[in-house]
Amino acid sequence: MKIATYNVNGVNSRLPVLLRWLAETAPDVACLQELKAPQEKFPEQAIRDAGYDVCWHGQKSWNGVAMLSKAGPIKEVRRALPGDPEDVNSRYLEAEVNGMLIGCLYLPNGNPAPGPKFDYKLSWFKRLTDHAAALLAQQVPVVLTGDYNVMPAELDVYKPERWVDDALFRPETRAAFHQLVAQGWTDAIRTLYPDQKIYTFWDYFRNAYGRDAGLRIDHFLLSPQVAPRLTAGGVDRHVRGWEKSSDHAPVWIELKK
DNA sequence: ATGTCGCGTTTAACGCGA
Repeated sequence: MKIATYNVNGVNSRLPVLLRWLAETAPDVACLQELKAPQEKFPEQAIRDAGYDVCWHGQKSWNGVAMLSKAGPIKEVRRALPGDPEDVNSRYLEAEVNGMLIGCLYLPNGNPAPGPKFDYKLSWFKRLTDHAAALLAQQVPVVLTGDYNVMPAELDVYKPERWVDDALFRPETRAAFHQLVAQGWTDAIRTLYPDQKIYTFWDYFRNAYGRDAGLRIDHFLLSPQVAPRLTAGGVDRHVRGWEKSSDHAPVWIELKK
């Protein structure tokens, strides 16, 4: 079973690229972030015509997450993280697919830091960590994937010294990620490639992709009931080079039965 | 400080978020 995550940065602008990538790589499940589309403007029919069941939580202008599956129907479990009913941002979608619990998340960027946006990032992180602990306690197969907006280590940044004050790399942010993983999750891509430079995002600015000035911020966390099934994973980095590409590339893992 | 996208509306010699 192949599961992918892709921050599309605008699902309607990205539709030709998204459909081309789905046809080329055929993930069983695809988690999308940054739809940037209201609920009623999601391209449902085009996704279904491509052979996928789909569930999405849109929002005007910003955020928005979706889950696509051709491995069986999607049974939605929740469309928000618990812990703050006031938080109306569409950043989390959780569903059961083919006997597995999958969380699709878009963690806040948090810049500029410090400031209220960074506080929101850390409080969202805390809610994610609390919810993740509850999921682990269920002792079932869980995959938490999406755009975490965190580079967990220096190896995940093309020039770490330039990023130490950024919300994606500040000590508080890295500590929050490590605290989450330390609950018992497996960072799938880093586990497969312990020493390699692997990026999932290249800024639109300054020819970042051409210079390979990238960041690793899209991640898969696997519960202990899934981790032993991990056989492969990678980044479809060539997709970042396509015309009208997102600033992220799709990332994927393969799980054996 | 800068650059480039996508979205929204003020339809731009724009504003915001990323």
